Amino acid sequence: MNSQQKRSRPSMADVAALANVSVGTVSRHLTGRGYVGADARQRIQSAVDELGYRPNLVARNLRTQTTNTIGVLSMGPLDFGSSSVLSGLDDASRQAGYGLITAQLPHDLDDPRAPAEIERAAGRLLAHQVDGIVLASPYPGFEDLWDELLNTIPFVTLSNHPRQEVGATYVDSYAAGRLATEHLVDLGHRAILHVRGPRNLHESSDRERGYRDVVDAAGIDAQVTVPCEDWSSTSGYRIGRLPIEGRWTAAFCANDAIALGFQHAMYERGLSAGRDYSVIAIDDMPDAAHFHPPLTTVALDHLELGRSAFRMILEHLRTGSPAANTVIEPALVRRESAVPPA
Amino acid sequence: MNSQQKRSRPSMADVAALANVSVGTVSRHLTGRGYVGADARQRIQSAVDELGYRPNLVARNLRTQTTNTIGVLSMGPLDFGSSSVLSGLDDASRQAGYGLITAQLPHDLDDPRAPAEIERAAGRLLAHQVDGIVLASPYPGFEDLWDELLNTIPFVTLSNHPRQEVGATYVDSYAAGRLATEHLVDLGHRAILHVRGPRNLHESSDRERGYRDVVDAAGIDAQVTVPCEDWSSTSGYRIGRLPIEGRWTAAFCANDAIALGFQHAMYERGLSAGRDYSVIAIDDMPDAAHFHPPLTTVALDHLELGRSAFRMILEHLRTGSPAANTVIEPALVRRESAVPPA
DNA sequence: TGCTATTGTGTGATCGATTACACACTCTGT
DNA sequence: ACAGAGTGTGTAATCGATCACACAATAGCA
Repeated sequence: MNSQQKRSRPSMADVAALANVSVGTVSRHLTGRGYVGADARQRIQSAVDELGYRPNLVARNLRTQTTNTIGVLSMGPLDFGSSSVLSGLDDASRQAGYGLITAQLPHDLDDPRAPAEIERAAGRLLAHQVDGIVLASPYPGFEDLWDELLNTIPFVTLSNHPRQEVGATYVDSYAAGRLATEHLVDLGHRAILHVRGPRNLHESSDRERGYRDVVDAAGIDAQVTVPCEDWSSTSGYRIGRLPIEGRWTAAFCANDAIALGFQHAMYERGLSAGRDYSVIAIDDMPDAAHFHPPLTTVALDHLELGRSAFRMILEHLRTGSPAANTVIEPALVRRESAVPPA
Repeated sequence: MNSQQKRSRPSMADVAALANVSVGTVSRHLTGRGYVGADARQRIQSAVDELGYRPNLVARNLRTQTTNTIGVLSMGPLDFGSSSVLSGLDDASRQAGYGLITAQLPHDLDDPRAPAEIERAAGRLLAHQVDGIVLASPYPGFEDLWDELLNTIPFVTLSNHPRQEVGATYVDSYAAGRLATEHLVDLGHRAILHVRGPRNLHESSDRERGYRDVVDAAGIDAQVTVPCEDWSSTSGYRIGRLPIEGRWTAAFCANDAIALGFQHAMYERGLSAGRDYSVIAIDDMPDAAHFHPPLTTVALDHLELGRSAFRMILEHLRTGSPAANTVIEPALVRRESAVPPA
């Protein structure tokens, strides 16, 4: 009978008994809905303090049919971008009183089992009755999921190629590609290599498209490497080791990490960025300011991306209809790796 | 009455109605506990498929008094180490059928409101009825939390100064400090600077202790900088900009990022690592292999740390008593930043 | 003096699952 | 033919909250 004996956590019934009121009254006091007398308040509060009572959210969630929780799908292990997005989501959600339940997906882009895996992970989030889902990593093959989810619960993707006019927040990768390339052109470069990001990803192709448009407009021949395997510095290094045909004086790398690896490979060939050639990239991770040389890059505000995603979920929850897409603008950060050609 | 009308998700009652059995039978089929006839199984399964039924974990959790969920507290925004730990946790937990609910704490180490903040976050996890909690970032002042939690639910800290023989998993920072310093001594260095990590953190002081012990044994004077503000490259850069008294031929930096920033500052003074002086650090983040020069460092397996933490929680859950501490050994990774003195 | 509003409290249905229990039926083996 | 084991299924209590509803008591006001 006495739940104290079982050393389980005290329930509202225990508080009610101690304060000599009914559970209904305790609930009204705790939720702030309905009338509760001053003396009852008093007694309930001290009972709560004495027992160290904490409301059981599982029970509350069952009754209220809402969990104040949102689910996040990202690819793991987390790289700089994904973990920043997660931090932004956590920040915004915690302040709004929401919790985050996360699931990381293996990111073998080519693994045929991947779609099933993502489906399973999403299913688990749904089973947990999350109030909304954020797909934090753009993922080829998530499209099927999209339609099913869109009509079920608030859903936001960070893909920059949303299939509808709603439910996405992303940085303008095309603009970022343009920004980077334009900077090199402005510096006077006429032979610009693009070290391309992973294939199948809209982010990569948008960046490339930005590059191509600028380069075409300037009457320069486009030179694009084979796609990197992933966004890592090791991928950039591998590309740098490959024979590169044609001459070039500047390289636009798909992101900072790739640029780092690419520069490493170039050093092995005796070429120093910021002296023998120029490099520009995209991301502006914290370390980029201390690369050798400090990396000129296009900053993407991943934290804001996460916050924005949460805000959209919240708006959907409050208004009942999906929030309009939010596009985040990239910004050029001039440092020392991009200089005029020799 | 008909919950289909409300377009809410189908419940077990809907499945039972469609399959023409009672909810008890549906439950038995789904949980695999108890007898269910072959034809009933058949009908239930097709009802499940037809309705797209998913069990409501909130209801299940309330009834079973277990959520198959663990809470993770880390400091945000996530740096390389923390996000790797999180990935390790996610990996291990997802495979075991557990979910992760995360909360990131602001890491102003000196902010007096910090302990209250961590308390609130932990309280929220408790309210969510998580089955266990992992404190993924060592945090000065979490000690008070410790005692309360230890006796409440399975709790694992990643602190390398556990207060007990149980409930902690961590890398041996002292050994890492020794490993790094020994390598420099072995290379022939006799004047070694230690760029110290953030104060108040056991990890920092353990690394320093490892350094001091090795240096003392070799009859070398210890030279230690003021502590960095945090683990970032910018901190390392700031230290590097400070006037450094005394001569030294090699620097042991508290982690990779700090080393990167420190080298940046040294370049500004015309000094190149791997040529004019040596650098060694701790972490082995993926980019370190592509620093200029590739960084010699002591690898810490953060992913394994996360997995280990989850395993300990699981063991506690299964056996009913806390798992013994797990220590992870660091490993030297030789690259090009540490060379014999000129 | 009544009559309505406001305030305060208890009761019981409910959310969607799990599971103990009761009951029925089918086989065995004696 | 009957006891007992093994199957298969329905009923109802339960987990811990929220909240609609009923009902008192008090206050204000004609």
